[in-house]
Amino acid sequence: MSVTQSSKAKQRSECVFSNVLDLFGDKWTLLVIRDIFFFNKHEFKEFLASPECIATNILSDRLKRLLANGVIAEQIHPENKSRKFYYLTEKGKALLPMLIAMAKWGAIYMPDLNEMQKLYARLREDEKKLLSEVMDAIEQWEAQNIPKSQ
Amino acid sequence: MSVTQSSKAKQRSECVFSNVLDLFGDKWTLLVIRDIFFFNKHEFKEFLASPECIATNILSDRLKRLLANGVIAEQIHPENKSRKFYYLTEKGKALLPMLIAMAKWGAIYMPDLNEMQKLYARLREDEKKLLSEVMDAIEQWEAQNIPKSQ
DNA sequence: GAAGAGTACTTGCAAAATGCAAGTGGTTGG
DNA sequence: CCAACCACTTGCATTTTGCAAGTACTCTTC
Repeated sequence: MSVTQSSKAKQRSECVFSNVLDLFGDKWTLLVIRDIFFFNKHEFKEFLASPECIATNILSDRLKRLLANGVIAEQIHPENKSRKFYYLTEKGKALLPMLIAMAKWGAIYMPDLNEMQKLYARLREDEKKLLSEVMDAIEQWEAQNIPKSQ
Repeated sequence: MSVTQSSKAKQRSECVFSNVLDLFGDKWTLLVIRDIFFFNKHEFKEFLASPECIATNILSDRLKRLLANGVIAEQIHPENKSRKFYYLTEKGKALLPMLIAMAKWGAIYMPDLNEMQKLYARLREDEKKLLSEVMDAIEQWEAQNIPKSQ
């Protein structure tokens, strides 16, 4: 039990923003969510391979928190018991608009557009289409990997 | 010079999300932004009075970072040189959709709806109207308090 | 014009979170 | 059975936070 802050340990106030930040207000949590949404990553080692180089203990902690809060779910890899899949629950999938809003702001106001040009272009071109394409990709992965997607 | 992370000190990667999180990925920064948008707060002591009880050193640091990154601007209080106004720049005002997305998610998935019911109601009722009302309030404050709003 | 209150901070120190390197225990392929 | 892989855990140094106290400046009141 090393989850930095358990499910609803201490909330700083009853404000939505403060509560959302209690869950996602750090430099790593949303990067994991990004990896699932936009890079179709689902395993521990895949998250580790992201360019930000998250440490294994931090990743482990964040996955636990997200699991404990029902944002993601896990499943043993069907082909290998020592591997796991992590995937978004409905609660987690509902975060996409937030990520899109972040990306839109960043695309305009952050100086460095080198990476992710494709995302920006798709964002500018047709946001709703991007949104549905990302969700389609997620659901397609689920159909192939999660036995009974409830 | 105690700003935790200067303007573009070290970026973890060239990903938008990672860059946005380098700026806003903590438990306090967006609460200051929330206070300006939704509670019409503009002074140090007003931010301190929020229910989350931010410490003075943290607040001071966050204001510096936001200033350094052009998200907010400051101005000496016209009636008292020892007071300051902090207000959103265009860059800062553009954060509203992100906050709205956070609030929408929280309104649905966070268990504690006690506070901020009004915001949720307005969000459900007519999001665009809420958005423009918040922006109107901000601009009205500026018209009254910022001499030449450029 | 000195005293007191208010404002926006800074400082110092303890506690917590993070970053890094190394290790652990189970699983699988050969 | 052994080496490689995988998802972690552990230990420890560094960084960030939280808290209490202090400081410098301004304005108000006598």
